[in-house]
Amino acid sequence: MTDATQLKPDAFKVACSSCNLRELCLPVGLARPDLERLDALVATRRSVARGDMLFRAGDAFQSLYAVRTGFFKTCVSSEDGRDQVTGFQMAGELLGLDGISNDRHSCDAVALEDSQVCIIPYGQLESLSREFTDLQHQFHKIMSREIVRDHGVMLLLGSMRAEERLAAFLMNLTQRLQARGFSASSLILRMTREEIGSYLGLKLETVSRTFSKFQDDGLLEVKQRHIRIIDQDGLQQLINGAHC
Amino acid sequence: MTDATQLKPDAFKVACSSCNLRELCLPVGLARPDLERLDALVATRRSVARGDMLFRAGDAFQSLYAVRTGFFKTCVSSEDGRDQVTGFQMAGELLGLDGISNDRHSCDAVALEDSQVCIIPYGQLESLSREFTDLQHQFHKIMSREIVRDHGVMLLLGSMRAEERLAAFLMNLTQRLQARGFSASSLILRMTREEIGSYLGLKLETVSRTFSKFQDDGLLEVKQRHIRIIDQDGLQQLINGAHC
DNA sequence: CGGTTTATTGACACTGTTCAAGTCAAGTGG
DNA sequence: CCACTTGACTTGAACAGTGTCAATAAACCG
Repeated sequence: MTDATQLKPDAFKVACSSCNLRELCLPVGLARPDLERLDALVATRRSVARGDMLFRAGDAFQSLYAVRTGFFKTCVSSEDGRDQVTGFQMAGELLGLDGISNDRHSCDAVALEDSQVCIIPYGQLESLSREFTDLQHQFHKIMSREIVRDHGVMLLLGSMRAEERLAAFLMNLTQRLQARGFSASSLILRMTREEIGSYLGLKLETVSRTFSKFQDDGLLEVKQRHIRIIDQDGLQQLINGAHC
Repeated sequence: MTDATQLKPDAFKVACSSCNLRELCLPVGLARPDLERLDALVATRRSVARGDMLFRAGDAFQSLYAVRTGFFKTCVSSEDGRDQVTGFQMAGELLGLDGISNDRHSCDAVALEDSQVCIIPYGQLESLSREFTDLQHQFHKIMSREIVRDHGVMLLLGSMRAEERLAAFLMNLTQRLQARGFSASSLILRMTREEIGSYLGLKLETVSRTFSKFQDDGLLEVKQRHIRIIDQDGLQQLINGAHC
């Protein structure tokens, strides 16, 4: 099993302190001196081509990764080959937190388009967060936020119907895209129907049918992976108990 | 909204260093000096009567809690009143990690039997983990483990059928009970069929029926909340793709 | 005890899955 | 440039698994 961390790290350096994602990423809220120390830590980027894996379940854990550009999915699989997409990650979001528990990654991270990540060596992050309270606290918040997010997905998987799931998924995506300066009403899906279905606990046919239904109901315009949201309130109502 | 943390903390002190749960709880793997500093941090216990809440969504976050005796559930709920049990916690397990992200708890923690928890003031835990590498690392592992656990639940909710879910649930419970010195084959459920159902994304009737089916198939003996596992391998096979 | 909660079971409805066929978009190679 | 291939998507019809509703039984608690 190859250690993905070592593969072709890009030579050039990057600085958190001048990164346009710093308000969405690990450095949120850090003051100047902390930020400059972080620059030293997050020294290299790595490119991951569409379809390639950043890491896979079983790989030794050494680093966290911050998505700089592109789009990822993470998936876990059980022994009998079932697998489940556990999340989609976009710019500014962290990958690899699962690896801390066992010193091995427990899921695969796959690039859904050509992407770049910043490599955050975990040991160094621990050291630095012993020095800087704010960094420590921020890191803990990010882990906690991931737990809270996961609980939200459990709620979705455990108690929502297909339409509600897809509506919640779309609202979540657009909200995150909007925070990154993209349109609130128009988006291009980076993942297939099957990947959406896996994330939402549905079959790809059900995802496809539900997209079609949303289109018929005048909520969306769907052209393959191009989605235009026509009735945002309508979608929101779907999530909030407008059952039937 | 009351701050649950302040309610009736028990007067007597406890010491992690002499706690019989220390190999399952936050102190795992800590050396003597660290352990003694932890004693100072985890100064008080609190009793929570069956049915009472340790904290609820929206409460200010100040402390983590380690279950000392008893049994808890955590649940999140959406605006429209749907709710989802996100986990069951037994002795040695930590509660409250969700609160770090926002300085507010995002779920309710309810005692399913009369319980005691150790109060771990979060600010002090952060301070101490800046001093002690091992404590810091252990804490990160616990958070990461929670993330990995949540991913496992997503897999269950997203891709397993009722029987598989219940089998997986029972195997997980017995494994954790066994690690605490209880029988591997006989257990008493602390939660209702409805709570199990909420956790597993099933209705209580389906849980009940599935228990009955397991009994008919000779896998279990079920008498209300008393479960005796007759065919552990059979249950395991159910989880690992013995579909149909 | 007696009322309340919890659990079991049956009949039936419904949501989502399965299987299969067909469409669409984007290559690929002759 | 067109025929062909391939992967992703859509749609229909039959079906299976759960959910819903309701009636009953058993256990629990004050």
